[in-house]
Amino acid sequence: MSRLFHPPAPEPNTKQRILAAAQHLFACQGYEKSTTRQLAEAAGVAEGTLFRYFENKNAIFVEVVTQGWSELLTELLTELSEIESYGAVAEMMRHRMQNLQHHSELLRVCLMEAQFHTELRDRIQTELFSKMLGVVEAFIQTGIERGIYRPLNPTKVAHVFLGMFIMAGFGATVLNENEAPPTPDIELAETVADIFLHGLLTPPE
Amino acid sequence: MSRLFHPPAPEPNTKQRILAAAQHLFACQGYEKSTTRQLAEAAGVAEGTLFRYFENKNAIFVEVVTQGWSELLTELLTELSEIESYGAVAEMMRHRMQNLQHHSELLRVCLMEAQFHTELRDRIQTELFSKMLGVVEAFIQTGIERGIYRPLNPTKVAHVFLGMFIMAGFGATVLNENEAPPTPDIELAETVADIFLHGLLTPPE
Amino acid sequence: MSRLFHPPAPEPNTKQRILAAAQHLFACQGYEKSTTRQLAEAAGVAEGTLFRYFENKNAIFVEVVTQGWSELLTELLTELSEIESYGAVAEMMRHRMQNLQHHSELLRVCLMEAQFHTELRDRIQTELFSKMLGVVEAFIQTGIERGIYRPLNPTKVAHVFLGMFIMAGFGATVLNENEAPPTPDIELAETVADIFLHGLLTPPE
Amino acid sequence: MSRLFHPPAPEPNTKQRILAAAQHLFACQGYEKSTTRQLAEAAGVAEGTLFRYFENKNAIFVEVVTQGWSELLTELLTELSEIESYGAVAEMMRHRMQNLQHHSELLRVCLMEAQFHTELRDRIQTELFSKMLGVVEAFIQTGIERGIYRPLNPTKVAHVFLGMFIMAGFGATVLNENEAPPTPDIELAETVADIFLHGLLTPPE
DNA sequence: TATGAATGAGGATTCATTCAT
DNA sequence: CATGAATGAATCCTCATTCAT
Repeated sequence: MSRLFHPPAPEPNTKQRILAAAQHLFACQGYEKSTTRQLAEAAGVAEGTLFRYFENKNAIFVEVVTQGWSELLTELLTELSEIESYGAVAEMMRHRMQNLQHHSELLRVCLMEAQFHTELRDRIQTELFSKMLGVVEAFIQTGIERGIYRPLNPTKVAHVFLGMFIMAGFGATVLNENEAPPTPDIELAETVADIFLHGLLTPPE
Repeated sequence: MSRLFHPPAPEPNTKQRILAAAQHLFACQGYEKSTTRQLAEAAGVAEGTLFRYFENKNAIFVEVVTQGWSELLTELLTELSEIESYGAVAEMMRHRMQNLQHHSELLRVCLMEAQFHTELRDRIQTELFSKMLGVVEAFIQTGIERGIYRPLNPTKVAHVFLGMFIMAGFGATVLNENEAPPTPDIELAETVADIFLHGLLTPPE
Repeated sequence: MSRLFHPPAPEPNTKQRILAAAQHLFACQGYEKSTTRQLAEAAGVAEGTLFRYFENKNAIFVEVVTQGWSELLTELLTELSEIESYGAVAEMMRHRMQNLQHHSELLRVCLMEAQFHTELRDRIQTELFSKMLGVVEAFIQTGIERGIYRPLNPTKVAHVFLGMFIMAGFGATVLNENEAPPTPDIELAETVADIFLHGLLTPPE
Repeated sequence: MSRLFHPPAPEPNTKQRILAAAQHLFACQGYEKSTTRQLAEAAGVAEGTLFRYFENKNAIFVEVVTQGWSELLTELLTELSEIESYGAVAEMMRHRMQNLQHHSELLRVCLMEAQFHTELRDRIQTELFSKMLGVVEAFIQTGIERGIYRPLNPTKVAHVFLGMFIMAGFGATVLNENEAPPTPDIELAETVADIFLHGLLTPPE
């Protein structure tokens, strides 16, 4: 009888449900304004249940951000590693930017809220970001050495490269006139990519 | 003569002191985490005094942001209007970016926190931002018509242009390894300007 | 069986305990002077607990008054409906007034504090009071038609009738020399009833 | 020159202006809800000025109430002393009640708010009320002795007599459906007087 | 294990009162 | 003497966290 209702974990994992709800809530309202009550409700659990899976509210945030960045950068890294031509970066950028929409919530949480959680920011820095920068930097460096890219400081270019995504990611939200679901401005993404690539490539003789 | 001493307000204006303290606090800790107690202490006044000058905590925020954007964009506008050569944009950008440091706190507050204050964001949009975009757009448009800039969508380019400042403004904070007062990465600024300009200019035959 | 022990709520219902404490406190100190801290302490709960049961302090007040009037008038109505002789009103009045003591706190709260809570007063008016007046008025009207009562305006007499209870209820408190729990002045009640009835009855030829 | 503007006391006495404003405010909003700011504004003085005339907010209240009761009872006393026939009480009551409207604010303040100011209530009791009761009691007593009034307990009758005014005074406010300026229900007053007198008088053989 | 009632520290805000001018 | 800016204690209320069931 007690088997008829598999009561404890019928849904695809309580913990992930909480994290998903949290990501959404944090993106929409910010960390501080999201109450554990809302969190619990959104995740479909009781308030007390949150604290069975996470030590406290902050721990939820940390996990959202950690998972988020990891996922984000992994994808970027993968795509970067599969690139063939150094001129084809543009294509990849376009592709990437177009589905930034998919990750826009995550970006919001990671970039905006994470600012104020020092210990988290530092971990992200050392564990994920610097590695990422290293990879992009190496990529650029090679492009420069082969004469495809102009001879700029590859470290800085790598920063600009990543910054570009960030900007395109929620620049829309900040600069745009639109409300809630910031439709990814594809043309904007294209323009960013275009300018970036033109600015980077060695002009053909 | 007896006017020379006004002891209760010897400092350059209580209201401005509050706003300055608020800008700093909001930038460092975020709006929600900054308590009115801290605010008062930082401004060197009693907690109750805050509410003689502002209806509530949010009103302080609104004024910080409004003043901030206004100042920021006015400067930009001024500099833009004084530009002569369309190729000299780079120089202006460099100059602008270098003293973004001065405004970095403001940018943080305006871009990050203002997200969650809808009514404020909207006002900023209509009153400041769209005007600004219009000016830049017109500038780019002319550049394009004169064949100096490549034939891109001027609206989007204007977005990228403003986004650039934003990015350079706190990109440092997000991407950098450094702590609180992010020394403005001048070389980064130069690189951004360089890439942008190269990406924009029509290549010389 | 394990149901017999529900330790966190051994007392007869937290909500009712709060309401009882509130009635007492409001009667003794008035609404404004009663702090939520005192309320919580008097009810034997934490301050925060109040707000699990009531949206805010005012909601507590509203419920005290609503329950109070309802109870008060229901009793009155019941007794009135059970009356047989139109001359026996005096007996009922005496009985009623004697246990006004029991309700004196309620009367205090309802009559004094409710003055300033407009929306509440209005609800009481329409939902309870006017009905009540209607019943009494009809009763008086019949008494007049049968020649038992003198031919006065039954509406006004009904007002006087209800006013009598009110007066006797806390008139003591206002006029008396005694302190807090005003012992119900039975003789006063008798006198009020006596005067009222003599004033109302058609004098025997 | 300083004579052209008789600055300090041009209006008919600052202190009385404050008291008048206070009476009105206390009657409308209650003591606790009336802020010193409102008080000052209503009286047309600066907030600090209040404290030149009264030690604190409570002192203002005490003076309003003391003056009020005094005035109220003095009038009543006067009228009572001018009465000729013991049956003419009704006329006096009618007259009195009709201009209760004039004093309704005062009654509200004295009866409702004064409840919670113990030391004030006690002073009123001993200094004014008990004297008043004594006078009325003596009046009734005489009426009884002369066989004009029925042989009831004169103390209690005196209570009822005063209670009647109170009731008629703000009974309107409580029982009536009307809003702000409680028009004095003359017919109600008449009915009260009528019932009271009929209830009191020895029936004619 | 999951619940949700209870908690109480902490937050924004009000307001009587003071005091330098 | 009148002013009103400054004060800070005290208020109502929120919300992360605990714990008995």
